[in-house]
Amino acid sequence: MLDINIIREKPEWVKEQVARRFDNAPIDEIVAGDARRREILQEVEELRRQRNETSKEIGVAMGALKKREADLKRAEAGQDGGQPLDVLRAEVAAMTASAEAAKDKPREIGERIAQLDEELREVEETLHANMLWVPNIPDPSTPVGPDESFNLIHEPQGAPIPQFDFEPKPHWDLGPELGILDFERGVKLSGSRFYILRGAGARLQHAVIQFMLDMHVQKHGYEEIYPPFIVRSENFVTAGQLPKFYDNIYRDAEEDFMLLGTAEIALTNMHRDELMEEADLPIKYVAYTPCFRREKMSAGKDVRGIKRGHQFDKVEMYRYTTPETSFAALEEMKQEAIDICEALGFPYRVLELATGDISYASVKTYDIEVWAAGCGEWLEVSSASNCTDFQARRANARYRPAEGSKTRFCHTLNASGLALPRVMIAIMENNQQEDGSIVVPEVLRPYMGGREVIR
RNA sequence: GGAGGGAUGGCCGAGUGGACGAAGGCGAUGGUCUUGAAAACCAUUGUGGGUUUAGGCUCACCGAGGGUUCGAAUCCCUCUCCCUCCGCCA
Repeated sequence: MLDINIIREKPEWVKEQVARRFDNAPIDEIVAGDARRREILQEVEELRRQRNETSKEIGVAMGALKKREADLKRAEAGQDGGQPLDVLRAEVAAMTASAEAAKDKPREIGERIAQLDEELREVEETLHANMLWVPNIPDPSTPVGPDESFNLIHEPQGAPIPQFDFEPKPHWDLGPELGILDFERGVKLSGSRFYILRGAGARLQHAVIQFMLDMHVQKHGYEEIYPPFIVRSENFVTAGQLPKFYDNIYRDAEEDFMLLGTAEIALTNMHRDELMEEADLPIKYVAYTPCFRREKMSAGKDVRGIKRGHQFDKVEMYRYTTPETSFAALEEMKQEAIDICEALGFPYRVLELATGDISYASVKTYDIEVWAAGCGEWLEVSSASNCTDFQARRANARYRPAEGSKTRFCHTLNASGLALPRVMIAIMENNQQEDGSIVVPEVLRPYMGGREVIR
């Protein structure tokens, strides 16, 4: 969500920014809706003020009336108030009549308020719906271009591209041959694009998860979070997945539950509607979760192997920062993802995503790709984004600055650290030997009972 | 799943449909006092929207959303969450 004030004050500039993303968010409608909203608001609030005023007067009159009625009652019971009964009766009758008459005006005002409220509700609903479709403003450093072909690709780093004196196999051959990957039975359970890791394969993935969590917790200073994997749809709106990606989410048919597509959704909502102190920031979370994505994947693309499925595991880093520190945090998080690649001995490269390729909530995104020797591809293992205050505004996650009292929205960032299937592919394919066995990266051996080779 | 009880400011906790943005307490901040501190005393102490050159004015918010009413923290309905009891269950 953008700040409505920016759109109100600089609509043309916002339109340019949206155009840089090759998006077509309805800025003109928003400007018109916002103006109409304030128009109605002023009118309706003036009416409310009038009604409050007269209601208070009625309140005072009713109070006096009640007293008089009490006097009358006492007098009728013979407890004598010193006034003749008929005078009292007439007075009470007159006061009742005038109080009743006084109700006409506020009642009339109330009807007009109800009308205006209805219109206001409609205007705000439309305005809000339109606002949800406006993407974040890209950072000036983000390369401009409509799609991934405009991404800025940096030189490969890390380990050299492995060379073999035999023909390296893709993981979809290596895995089944070693008995650590079972495609047939995965399909038997859940259909195409599902697989079963077994034996050393399951152990290996577990080892990678534990290794990554340990590094992020112990070296990078994150707090580990284990969130629910199914959450209410409002969490998806906050994180920016909804309304845009409704079709890609696995949903519960009976209740308002959705399966996480990424831990980012849960982590974005942890501090929803919270007011934090500046001293609390930065908050750094790391979470391991499975991720579920109902992707309408084209037949024939990425079908082989475990590169892309409807369920995969991921370790995700997440930060809440001040606005001043979010870009430095983005660089750190990119480096933290790289640290994992380095430790696992991967050749990797960094990409700066183009405006047309970064996610909706992001102003700047780095992708990290590792080389997989068997299928001969660079595979995306991490995506690190600065979402500035976009998600925080939707989440209403604010903090109180140490200096000055005006509350501000936090900035939020996310970075995979890393996505498991592609890491598994790289380990299997890059570390394979001629006999089809796989050398376990050294840093993982302590997590696998010292095992050095899977054969 | 069934039956009850609850949700009020940073926290605790009052609140017969009319003066309630909300008593009281705690906490926090500023001040008086003090060599300093504590105590005591005094004062201040929510968020968001609209409007305004400014000071200000105004509207909304008592779990959420509807309703009744001239007027709702208070009455009615729906929902969410928490607690107690019963049932079911890895």
